[in-house]
Amino acid sequence: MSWRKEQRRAERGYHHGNLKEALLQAALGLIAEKGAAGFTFADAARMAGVSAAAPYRHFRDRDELLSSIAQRGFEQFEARLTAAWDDGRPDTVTAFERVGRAYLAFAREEPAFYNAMFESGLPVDANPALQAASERAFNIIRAAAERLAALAPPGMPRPPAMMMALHIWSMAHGVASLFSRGDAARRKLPMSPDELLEAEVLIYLRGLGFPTDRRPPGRSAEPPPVPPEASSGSAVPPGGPWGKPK
Amino acid sequence: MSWRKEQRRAERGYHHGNLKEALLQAALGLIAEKGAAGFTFADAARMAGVSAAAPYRHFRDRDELLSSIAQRGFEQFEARLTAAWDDGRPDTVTAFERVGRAYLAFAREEPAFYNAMFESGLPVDANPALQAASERAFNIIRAAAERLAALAPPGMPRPPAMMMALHIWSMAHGVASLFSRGDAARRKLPMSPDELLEAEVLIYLRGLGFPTDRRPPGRSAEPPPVPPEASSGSAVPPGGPWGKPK
DNA sequence: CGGCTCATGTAAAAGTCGTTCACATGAGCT
DNA sequence: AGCTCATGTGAACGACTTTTACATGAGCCG
Repeated sequence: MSWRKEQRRAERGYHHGNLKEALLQAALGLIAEKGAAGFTFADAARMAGVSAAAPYRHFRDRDELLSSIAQRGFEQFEARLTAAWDDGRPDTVTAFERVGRAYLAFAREEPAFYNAMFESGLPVDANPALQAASERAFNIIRAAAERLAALAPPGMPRPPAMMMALHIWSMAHGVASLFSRGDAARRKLPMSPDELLEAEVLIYLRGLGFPTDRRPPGRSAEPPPVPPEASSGSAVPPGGPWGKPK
Repeated sequence: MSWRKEQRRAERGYHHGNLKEALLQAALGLIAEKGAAGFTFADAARMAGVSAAAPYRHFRDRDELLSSIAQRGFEQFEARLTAAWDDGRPDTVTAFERVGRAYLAFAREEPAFYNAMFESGLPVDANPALQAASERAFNIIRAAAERLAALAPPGMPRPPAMMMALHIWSMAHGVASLFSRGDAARRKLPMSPDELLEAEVLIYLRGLGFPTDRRPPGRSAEPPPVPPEASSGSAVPPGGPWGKPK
C-alpha cells in the first residue's frame, strides 16, 4: 500500500511544483461532493499526493484555504454576472432577468464555490480581500438595479436602487439556497427554480410599476419606457408571469 | 481538577436522569455560539457532565442529535408561524405580513434552531420525521398564500398559491440568511432586515395586483377586496412601501 | 426483602483531523 | 560547486467520533 506514495513521489519528485493550485482544485472537488463542512484539509493533501503537513506551506490553516476558494468564487461570480448584465443590452429589463438566471446558473453549476461563498459560515469580514471581492460582485447587481431604477415610470416614486438590489439578491439567494441545490432541490416543485425566480422577479418589478410584458424583440434600444398600460389599468400580461392558471 | 467530575457525579448520581434533554439543550447553546459546524458531540457531553460515550445511548451519532434539533426547530417554527398567521385575522394581508415578520424574528431569536434547520447541511429527506415537520411548517405559509390568492382582485389571473408560497419563503429565507444573522448582519444596510423584507413582500403583492396601502384599522372583516385604485391607475400609495424618496 | 435484568453510564482504545516542529530535499542563484 | 531558502516529510500532541467491554443501580418479580 505504501509503495503507492513512493510511486507518486517518483512521478513528480520531492517538490510538487504546483501544490497551491492542486490543493485548491482538490478542495473544490471535495466541497462539491461533501459540502464545506465535510471537507478536510488532510483529504485535500492526500488527493494532491503530499503529506498532511505540506498544505501549511501555502495556507495558514484550513480556513484560509476555504477563504481563498470563496474569494475565487466571488471573482468568477462577478465575471459571470458582468457578462450576463452585458451593460444592459439589449434592454435593461431583459439584461436584468439574464442576471437573475446567471445567478442561479452559478449556484447550480458551481456548488463548491457557492457553498464556500455563502454557506460555509466563514466570516466575510475576516479577510479584506474576500470582503472586497464580495462587494465587487454585489456591485454588479447594484449597478443593474441603478439602471433599472432610472427607468421607473414617471409618476411613480422612484425606488431606491440599493433597496432593489438587496431585494433581488435576497430572492436569488433564497431560491438558490432553498430549491436549487443539494437535497433541497429534491423538494417537488410546481416549476423549476429558474422559472420560479423569473416569475418572482417579474412580479416584483411589476409591483414597482415596471412594464413586464415580453419586450418586442428586435429594435427598441432603451426607452420605450412606458408602454401605455404601465400606468393605466392593469399591467398584467395575459397569462401573467406564471403561465396559464390551470 | 478531576474532583470536579466526582463532584458532579455526587450531585446527580451515576445516572443522569435526563441526559437526552440535557444534551439537546447543551447542543442548542453550543450551536448558537459557534454554529452547527463548530458544535461538538464531546462538548455537549462535557457540558452535561457525562463521559464522551454517554450520548451514544440516546443518539445514534452526532447527526442524529443535529437532526433532532432541526426537527424540534421546525415544530417551534410552525407554532410561531401559526400564531402569527392567526387564521388570517384581522385581515389576510395584515396577517400575512405578520407571518413574514415572525419568520425573521424566529431566525433572529433562535439562531441555533435556524442554523440546524437550514444551514447545517443535513439532508432533510434523511429523516422522515424531520421532513414531515419541515413540511408542516411550510404548509402554514402555503395556507396563508392560499387565502391570499383567493383574494386576488377580480379581472386578474389568479396566481397559483403554491407559487406565491414559494416566493414568499424564498424572500424570507433570503433576507434572513443574507442580512439577518451572524456576521452577514454586519453588512451595512440602508434599512433593517425587517423593513427590507416587508417592503419586498409589499412590492411583490402589489405586483400581483393586491392593494397594499395601509389597511384601515378597526373593522373590515375580510373583503374590502378591491379598493378602487387596485385595478385602476397606479396602485402606489404615496411614498411607496419604502418611505420617502430622499 | 433479595435478587435479576436492562437501560444507562464509564473507561479505554482505534482511527481521523488539525496543527506544529525539527529535519530533509533540491531548485535556483552566486 | 556550493549555499540558501522555499517547499515537503515524519513524528508527535491534543481533540474529536465511534466502538467495545465493563460497571452501576432503578425498577420489577417472586
